[in-house]
Amino acid sequence: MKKEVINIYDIAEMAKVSIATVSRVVNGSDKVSEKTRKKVMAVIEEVGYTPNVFAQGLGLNTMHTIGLLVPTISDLYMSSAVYYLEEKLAKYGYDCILGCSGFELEGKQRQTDMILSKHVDALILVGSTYAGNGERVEDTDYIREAAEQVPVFVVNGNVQGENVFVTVNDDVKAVYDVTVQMIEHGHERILFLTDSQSYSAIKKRMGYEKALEDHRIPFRPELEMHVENTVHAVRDLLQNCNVAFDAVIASNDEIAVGALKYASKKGILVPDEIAIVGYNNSSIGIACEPELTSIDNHIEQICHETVERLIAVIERKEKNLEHKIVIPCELVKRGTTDF
Amino acid sequence: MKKEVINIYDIAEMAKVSIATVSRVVNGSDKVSEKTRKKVMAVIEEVGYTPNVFAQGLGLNTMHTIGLLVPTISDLYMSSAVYYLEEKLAKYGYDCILGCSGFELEGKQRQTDMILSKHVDALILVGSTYAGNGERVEDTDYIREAAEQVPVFVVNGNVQGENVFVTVNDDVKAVYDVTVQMIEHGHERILFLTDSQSYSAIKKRMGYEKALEDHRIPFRPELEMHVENTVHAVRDLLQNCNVAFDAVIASNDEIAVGALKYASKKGILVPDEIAIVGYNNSSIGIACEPELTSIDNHIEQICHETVERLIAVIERKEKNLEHKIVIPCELVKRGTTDF
DNA sequence: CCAATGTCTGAAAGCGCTTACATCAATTCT
DNA sequence: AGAATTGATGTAAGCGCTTTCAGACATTGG
Repeated sequence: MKKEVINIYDIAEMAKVSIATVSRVVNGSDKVSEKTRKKVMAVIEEVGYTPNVFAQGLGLNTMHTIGLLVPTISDLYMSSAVYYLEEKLAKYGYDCILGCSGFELEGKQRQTDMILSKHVDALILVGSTYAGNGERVEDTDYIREAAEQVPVFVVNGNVQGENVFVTVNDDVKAVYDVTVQMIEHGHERILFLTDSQSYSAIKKRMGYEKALEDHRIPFRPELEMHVENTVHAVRDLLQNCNVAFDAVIASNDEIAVGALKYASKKGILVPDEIAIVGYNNSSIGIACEPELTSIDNHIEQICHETVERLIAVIERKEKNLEHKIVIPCELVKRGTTDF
Repeated sequence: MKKEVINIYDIAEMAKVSIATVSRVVNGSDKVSEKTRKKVMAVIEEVGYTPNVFAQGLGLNTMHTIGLLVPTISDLYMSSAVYYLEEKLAKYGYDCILGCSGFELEGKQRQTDMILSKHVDALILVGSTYAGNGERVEDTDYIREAAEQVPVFVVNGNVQGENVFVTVNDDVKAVYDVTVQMIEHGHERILFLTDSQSYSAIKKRMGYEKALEDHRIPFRPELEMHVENTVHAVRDLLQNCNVAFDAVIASNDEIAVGALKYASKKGILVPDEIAIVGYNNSSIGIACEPELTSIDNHIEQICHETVERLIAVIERKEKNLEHKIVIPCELVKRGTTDF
């Protein structure tokens, strides 16, 4: 609770220069002679001066801070995304203001405003924008509005607009490929489980349906199920729903484990009788037995790409970079598949 | 990228009052007549004015923001702590600046400085301060230094100091109790697995050793193992180390699942031949088979307590509140124990 | 040797807000 | 009724920094 804050005037006085010069030194302006720069720096180091961010902000209208908006941070996918984003931003000297918005539009808008009011240099939105192909369509205007103030970077979401840049997985292809593999290994009744109408989920479904179509497997609507995102909910649902299937593709690993639990409870052999593939390759897939085959979405790479582009935009003012980048997924084979 | 920012002067002009009055209205000062308040509010609503946080900050030296410092956010315990803290702080209108410091002292100090330079209203540190009982002792001076500037709230860490407030679990008791239960159910060779010398880990060990002592079970050093914090590492270690045991207490669920994997690979029956208890009651405990008995540390309650105290200190300026609060744990019985 | 050019540095005007202090009108008290 | 009190509002001085502009000085060319 000390008060004796040391400011730019103190430094100026001690270094026998004007505050303008101190400011120039601090900001690395090139119009300072090496001699005075050294002198000022010495004083700064000695007394441990840090410029007041508010005063800086008042002038520059920025604080070297990035807004990070996620629907929740309590699931494995989101928490690792935040982990990697934070880590990579920190390397460039940026702090994160974190906001958990929930999955509803209203919360997202509110949190976006809150974060924008903090004058962040950019906004990163992770996931959860709903797709628009006849199903639930989410209003993304608030994102474009935000983009009028700062560049917006979207991870695995479906938004277009000036000043908004997205990085997404190639979910269609990932699921297409694995579905094809299942079909080629003789699976015909492939259960497809998703927990939401998120952009990713819809892309996954497209891959699934396309693969069936390309292999002339009739599409059965009862095999495309919408489930709650917990292990037990999935297990119980499958137990009560009475559909026959010989393979499962899940939109995340929790759901896949739910299917696995169902199988083991019913005494169904995995992968011999049922093959199961999860998504995200998260740590939960290691806990079960057999261990889960899962599609790795390379979240670290996505975060890396996102941050690199962010830096390119806000520091190097690069114009004309791709508005959308696609990162491939990779099937990590473990014990729940026989291929 | 608009420029036309609207400020307090615009509002004052439109409402035909002085900027002081606008400021008073915005800050809810009581020295404004109801009539002018209404008038000013109307204008503010109409044009959607938000005060510039930097200018506010310059005057008040605060930005309604809390610094949240965690060693990592990529494990289940930390991410749920951050989740709950963020949620509860948001309810009071506070934003979070997130920093992941890593487990090393240097990173913690650096991140602490970075966050403090943002003039947060308070700092919350989660876990990871090392205990000081002959083992590794972590320097916590940087925390006390930080506490000279803002109140510091520590979750499950071991720090004392003026202006620092800690909320911890009763880990000693939790492990003591479960160890006693194991002993009473005939287990004698209880393996105790920890991943670190964290404050919590050391408290857990104390509970374990005390229970043995109270029941005159000889303490065997080979049963107290230090392991890497991944499922496979634990499984492999147990496979190679050749100690006999009939129960396991792990300092988190990942480790416990590792032990479970070991057992199932060896064909050892759980819980009949080996009882296993994890810690944190995290979602991974649901994925395995049988499902994991785990000690729930009531992380949400801890976060709640922490935020309540934080608000009490920074808003109500409450003095003389307890510097340390202890939250009890609870054993959640599932399939890996026979009691 | 003087003008022209270039290099550094300092003075001062904000940036948008809070707040102590001054002011003025409306009450209340004696 | 006049003095004293209270309440509502305005005035203006910062808060600590950036940055424009102009001035001081050194360097160069004719």
